[in-house]
Amino acid sequence: MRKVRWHKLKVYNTLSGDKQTLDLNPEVSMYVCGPTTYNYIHLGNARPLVVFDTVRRYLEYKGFKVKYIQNFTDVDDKIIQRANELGQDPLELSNFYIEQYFADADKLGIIRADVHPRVSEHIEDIIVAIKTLIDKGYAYELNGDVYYRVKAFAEYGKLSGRSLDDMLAGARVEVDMRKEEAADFALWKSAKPGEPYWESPWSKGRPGWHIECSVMSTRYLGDTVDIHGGGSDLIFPHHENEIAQAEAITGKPFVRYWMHNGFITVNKEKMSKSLGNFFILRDILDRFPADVVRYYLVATHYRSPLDFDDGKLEEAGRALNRLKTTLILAEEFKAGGGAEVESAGGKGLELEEKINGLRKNFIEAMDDDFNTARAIGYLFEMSHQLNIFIADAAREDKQNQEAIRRTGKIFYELGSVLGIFTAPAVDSDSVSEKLLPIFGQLRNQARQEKNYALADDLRNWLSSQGIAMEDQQEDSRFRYDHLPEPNVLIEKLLALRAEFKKNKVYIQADFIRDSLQERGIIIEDTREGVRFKIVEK
RNA sequence: GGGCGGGUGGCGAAGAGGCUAACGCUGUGGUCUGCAAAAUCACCAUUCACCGGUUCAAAUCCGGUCCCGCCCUCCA
Repeated sequence: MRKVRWHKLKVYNTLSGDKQTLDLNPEVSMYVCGPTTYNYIHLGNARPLVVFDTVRRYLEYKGFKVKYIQNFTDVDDKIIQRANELGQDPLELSNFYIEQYFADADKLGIIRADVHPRVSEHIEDIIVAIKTLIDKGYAYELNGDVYYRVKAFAEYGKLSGRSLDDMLAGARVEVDMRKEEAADFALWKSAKPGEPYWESPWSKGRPGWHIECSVMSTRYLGDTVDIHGGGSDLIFPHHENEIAQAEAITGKPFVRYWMHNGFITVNKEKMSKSLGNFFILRDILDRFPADVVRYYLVATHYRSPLDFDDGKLEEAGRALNRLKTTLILAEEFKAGGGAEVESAGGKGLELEEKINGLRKNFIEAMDDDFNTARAIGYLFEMSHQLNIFIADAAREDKQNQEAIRRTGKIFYELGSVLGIFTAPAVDSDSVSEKLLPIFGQLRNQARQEKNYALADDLRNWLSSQGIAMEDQQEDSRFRYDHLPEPNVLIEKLLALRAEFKKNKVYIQADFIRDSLQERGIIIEDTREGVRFKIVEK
């Protein structure tokens, strides 16, 4: 296989404790620890999803082919406990939350992994791995349980940077005295009555937590994986144990680059299930657009802590809006004119040069340990340059349009690498969306007639519905995250029509009626009042 | 106690020996607008927790002090 060296791409490797130049083949393997599925995921769980999705997108942008694996822990004490409380089957419960997980992850624009392996589907592989560990002297059985013999693995502690002695000395856990060493951890646990189990040479039981990732990672990605990611709280013991297991079995390095993201905090305290200070992602997504949440997560470097509160998301929304406005402005600038010119000229060339320079900066930032925070800074500078050009340049000029087409594309692509331009557009076929131009035309008529009371009323009312109306030369631009139900808009239009009729402004009244009719909304004047129905078109 | 990371303007956040300390939010004033919004222009840290030191040069390196978070237990 061709060996490509990317001298520039650096990553902070937890294992070495410093930034290293990534030395990767054209095909990169990534394994990211996924959730234990006994609940909806919270915002803290969402950070690694977005972080490593962004790493993946960037590697792909650079031309690597990424094989991406993310597991689900669907066999676990917590799941069993929760299932018992609810009187449900543990695997069914887990299955439900896996589906919910995908719904959330999709909203955030997380690209699906090539494989999402589950523990329950790899019990056989796990049993084989445990057998091997016992055979090699790295594990021992104890009344149906199997433990990993930490002392047998000389390099134990190399990831988390601690020595076995320290751990034994400072152990705060209740120690099972049967174990050879306090630090030995379970590979196989025998089932208590009522617990789900699988047959094994040692007992009816289930795997310990750590073995699954060692097994599934090597199963899908080979003995050595390029990048293994997860939250920093997994460094010890989870990832430390993964190394001990996998390397004891294969005799090869398990992972080349370990990446760990920092935590989301609330009032500077780690957001965690045990502290109870967590926010369910779904609840947040009900209140804020998904692209805003993603922007918020990616606007800070992945290893830094990130504090959460609503104000931070509101700020993220305003900031992202600035970027998205440029997208809109560029689209409007190009509108009408086809790109029939080969090159941009004059000022357009200058713009291209600036944008290309900023693109280079963006790439340098991302090459330096995926510094999305700095990269976003360059995105804002691009946005600024584009806005200036759009404000000054003649939009009939084909060369100018070509310049915007090219530079706008770069801007859009880079934003997409971060995943912040990927929010699904509001359904453009929706009835509500089709109704908006009627408001636009009414407002413009009013403005032309200098009927500012009406013009302002229209804008204010829409604003109260969460729709911003921004005037341009001839028409108005609408901006919104959600649209109200069609009925709400229709009622408003009918109220306006009634007002027009009262004032005997029949042209306007009829304009509303006709416009609605064109969109498949029939209105009927009856003695009791106005009725309307929406007919499918 | 051991290990890791951090303290930068009103807020958030980059920068890790040498350009005016990015960028965003907020705020102020101007342009544009019927008024707005959006856009745009200008302004907003002589200073980077504190004290010493190295250096021609330090927010960035070294030593010390004070704070804060995280891991060492299930956790992303």
